[in-house]
Amino acid sequence: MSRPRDAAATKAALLDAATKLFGERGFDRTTVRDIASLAGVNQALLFRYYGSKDALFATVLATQSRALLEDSPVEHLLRNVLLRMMEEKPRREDHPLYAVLRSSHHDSAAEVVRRQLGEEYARALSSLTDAEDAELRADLVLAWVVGIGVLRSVFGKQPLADADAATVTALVTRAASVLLEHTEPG
Amino acid sequence: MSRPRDAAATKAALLDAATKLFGERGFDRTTVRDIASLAGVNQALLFRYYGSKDALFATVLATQSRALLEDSPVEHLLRNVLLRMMEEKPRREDHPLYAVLRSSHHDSAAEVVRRQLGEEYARALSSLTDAEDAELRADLVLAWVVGIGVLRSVFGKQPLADADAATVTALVTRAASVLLEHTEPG
DNA sequence: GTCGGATGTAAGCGAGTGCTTACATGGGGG
DNA sequence: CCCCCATGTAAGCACTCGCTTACATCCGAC
Repeated sequence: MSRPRDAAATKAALLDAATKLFGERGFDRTTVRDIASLAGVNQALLFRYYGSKDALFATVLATQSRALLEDSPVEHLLRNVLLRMMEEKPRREDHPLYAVLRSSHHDSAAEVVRRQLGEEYARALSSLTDAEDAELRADLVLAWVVGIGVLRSVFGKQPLADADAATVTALVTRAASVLLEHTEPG
Repeated sequence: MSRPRDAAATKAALLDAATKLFGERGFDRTTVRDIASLAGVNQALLFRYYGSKDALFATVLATQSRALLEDSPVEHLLRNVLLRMMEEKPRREDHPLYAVLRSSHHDSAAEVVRRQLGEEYARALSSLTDAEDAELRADLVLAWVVGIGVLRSVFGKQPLADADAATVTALVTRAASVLLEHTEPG
């Protein structure tokens, strides 16, 4: 029943491989030959099905940013994101966030998707406080999450890299609660 | 008195150009031809004076990491680093931190220098608390600084990118003080 | 069956990379 | 003065990159 000639499966295999490799290495250090090789298909098919390396990258980011937020209630967003990040082994570099971080080319659709991703997180976080500068506070909390991810994945910084997930989450949520506090409702 | 043939000046021009370009674009997206061109010298001289692109990059990082910490008293380190970071215009992408961040190749001397940089910051910060997990707390504060820099430079995230420096510094230092507190001495 | 389009493959093009090499040149020491 | 070596230059090598092209092969429609 296996169909060796299956365009949909080929497209999906390419997307999976690209997701993994872009996440691990970033855009520049991932080659189309690597992607095709990991997917087990000829690299010309990448161009048949996605047009260009840029377009494939944009597809990866769009797919991930769409799926990233939809499974966490807002109140526990910070806690859940931190736990997920800390529970993965350090320097496991295929977290969606890292794909975005590692790819610092400023043109193309990637920039847009990157910003949208930030906007989504920040909007969710900013709903947690009624302070006047709620959005700025949300940005700061988002920055903390990003920074923790960077220190763990790019730097492999100890002791953070191998720290206990619950400990880190507790420390961060406690400090962040200073920013994300609700005053008494009117 | 101008000496057109001046090896020291040529070396310095190459180092300056490399510092600027690595900081703006990261390692991979900076070519030796770009560096030599900006320095106004023949690109073969880069290899005569530094041996390789990798070695030049390591020299840039070593020079910067040595100069980065030496002008801030420990108590105001967090505040000063934040202020400096926020007072620069957003997306000014030649901050030393960004050079390090943008260059995610894992071998070579760069990795070592990167870690040393983190260690220095974290050691300074960890002296600010006598909690048992002082180093972990320092890592988290360092992560926050890094994350803020990333959101401002890589993402250009609003409102953080154009936020008031004093406001951000106040918010962050207040929240971070939860982590960097001194209990009463013995 | 067979024909045609969908799917897969092999080869390579042109541009750009880090780095090397063979050569010009100029200025200070003998 | 003149020679020698530090300094600078031009050309190109070997390689990888994204992408294209010309061609094989399979499968469903008729």
